[in-house]
Amino acid sequence: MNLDATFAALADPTRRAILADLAKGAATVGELARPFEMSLPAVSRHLKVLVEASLIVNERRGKHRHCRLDVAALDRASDWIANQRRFWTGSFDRLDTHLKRKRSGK
Amino acid sequence: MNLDATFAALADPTRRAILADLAKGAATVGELARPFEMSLPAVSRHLKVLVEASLIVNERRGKHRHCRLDVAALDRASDWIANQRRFWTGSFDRLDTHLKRKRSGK
DNA sequence: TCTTGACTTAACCGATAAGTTAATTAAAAT
DNA sequence: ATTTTAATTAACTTATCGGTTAAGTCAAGA
Repeated sequence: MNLDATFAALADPTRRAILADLAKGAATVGELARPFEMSLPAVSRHLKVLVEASLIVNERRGKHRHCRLDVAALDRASDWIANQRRFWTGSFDRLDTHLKRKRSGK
Repeated sequence: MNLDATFAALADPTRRAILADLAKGAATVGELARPFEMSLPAVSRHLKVLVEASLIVNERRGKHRHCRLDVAALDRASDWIANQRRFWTGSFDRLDTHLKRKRSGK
């Protein structure tokens, strides 16, 4: 829902790895947890963070729980960056004129 | 340098606002701090986080310190997202076939 | 040289994060 | 009905985060 949660979720390498695995086709919590050298509860909580950031959805299918990616949140993060990116280059010029103005004492 | 620090830096709304202000032309620490309802040391530390994430550089110019944006780190973050994005849509199909295979008992 | 201005660093505090093991839930299989 | 499997929730520990105020640095100006 909000960028804070999305970027915070992406800040953890385990969670980014989980997203990458999920994109490659892993599906259940157990499958996602296997590659990692940490307890299942730990992975489960990482998944919860990803769910709360709306980066994935997690639904029960019988005994297992299947996760799938949700692009919307990632797109919002991407949009913020792209939008910033548009202005960043221009800001150098502005910094430059800002400094010139200061130096000329105006 | 690394994505962890970059995404973590972007996860805080104050820091994203600082970056936006910086893109609009603000330059010194004092100028950047003014809009915020928090102490100067607090802003100073946010700036330090941004510096350590290589999102900005902060250099002394006489009595003041001038900040400027550095696009490289933002680009790396953007690249990671773009790269993920490419695979995410395809993963739905894989989830689908994964489920089909499970259902058919193979 | 002494002071002022612009920050940064230090010391501290409460809240949040990320991991652990143990207990619990819930569906499947026996 | 009981057990097994799959995963979450609880309880706890340790570390990091984000803010505060107070003290320190360091260049510029009087």
